[in-house]
Amino acid sequence: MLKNTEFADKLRFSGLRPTKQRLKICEVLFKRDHTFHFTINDLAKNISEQLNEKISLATVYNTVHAFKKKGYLKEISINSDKSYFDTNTTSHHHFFDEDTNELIDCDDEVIEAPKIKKNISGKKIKSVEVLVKVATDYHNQK
Amino acid sequence: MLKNTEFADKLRFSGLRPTKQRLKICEVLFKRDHTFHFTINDLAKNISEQLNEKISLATVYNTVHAFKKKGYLKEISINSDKSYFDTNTTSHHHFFDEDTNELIDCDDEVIEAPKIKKNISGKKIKSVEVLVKVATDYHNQK
DNA sequence: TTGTTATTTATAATAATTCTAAACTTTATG
DNA sequence: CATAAAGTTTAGAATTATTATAAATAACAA
Repeated sequence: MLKNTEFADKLRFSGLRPTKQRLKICEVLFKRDHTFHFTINDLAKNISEQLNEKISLATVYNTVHAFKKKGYLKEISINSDKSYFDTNTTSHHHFFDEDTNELIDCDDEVIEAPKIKKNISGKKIKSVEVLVKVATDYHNQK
Repeated sequence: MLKNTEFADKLRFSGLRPTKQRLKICEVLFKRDHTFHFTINDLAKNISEQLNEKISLATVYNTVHAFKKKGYLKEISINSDKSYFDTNTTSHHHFFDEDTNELIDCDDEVIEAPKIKKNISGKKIKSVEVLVKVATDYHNQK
C-alpha cells in the first residue's frame, strides 16, 4: 500500500506531474486491497463519494488514459458500450458472469495459460488473455 | 452456401419473419467463403455497395441484434469504441494485430483451448475465448 | 521570481447506439 | 382472398460515452 508521497514520486518518475487531481485518483484506485474493475463513471462516482470532491470528467478521462499508457491500468475487453479498466495489470484472465455483469479475475492457477502453437509471422505477442463467460444454467446465452 | 429460400426457411424457423431487408442482410453476411468481421457501419456500407440498396441503419442494428440473439452472429470483445460482430459462431479464438487493427480467427489447432481448473460455483460455462494481441516488435504496447 | 510547459476545466463536438411512433409487411384466420 | 393482428421498417430524435477545444491554472526549471 503506497503513501501519497510515494504516489507523487512514482508519477514524477513516469514523467507525469503529481497534481492534486492525479494524487486523488491514485488514492481511490490504488489504496485498496483488491483489484478494482471500473468504468470512468464508476471512478468519478467513487471520487466524489469517497473524497467528497469533484474532479472534472475530462480530467478523469485524461488521467485514466495517461495511467493506462504508463502501464498502471489495463483496459479490459468485454462486449459493452463502455470501457472497463482494471487495476490488476499483471497478465491474468477473467470470468464474466452474464447474470450479474460481474467480472472476476483469475490467474494461471485457475485458468491454465493457453498454448499458442503458431504466431502471425513478423509479429510479437503482446498479451494472451482468456475470457470465460458463465451464467446460471437456465439463463439464455446472450 | 445457402440459397435465398433457405435463408427464408431458416429465419421463419427461428421465429423471424423473412423480410426483404433481412434476406438482403443474409446475402451480404452469409454468402461468402470466409468469416466476416464487421461493425454495423461496415455492414451498412457493404449493403449499399454490393446490393446497391439502402436499408435503414435502424434496421441494420435491429437485424444484427436479432441474428446475434438467435446465434447466427457472435459479438467480439476487443477494446474499441465500436462493436464488432463475427459470422463465425463456432467456439474459436482471435489474434488481434495492434498495428493494423486486424482480427484473425483461429481454432484450437493454433491456440490450444485453455484448461479451466475451477469454475464459479452454480454457474455454467457459456464460452471460453482467447484473445492474443500482437504487434511488430518496435511498436509500443497500447 | 519568471517564463515555459503541462494540466485542468467547462463546454462543445462527435460518434455509436437506442428510442419512438407512424407507415408498411407478413402472416394467420375466417 | 379479405381482413385484422402482430411484427418490421423507417427517419429522425434522443441518449450516452468519449474526444476535442481553448482559456485558466498549476508545476517546474532556471
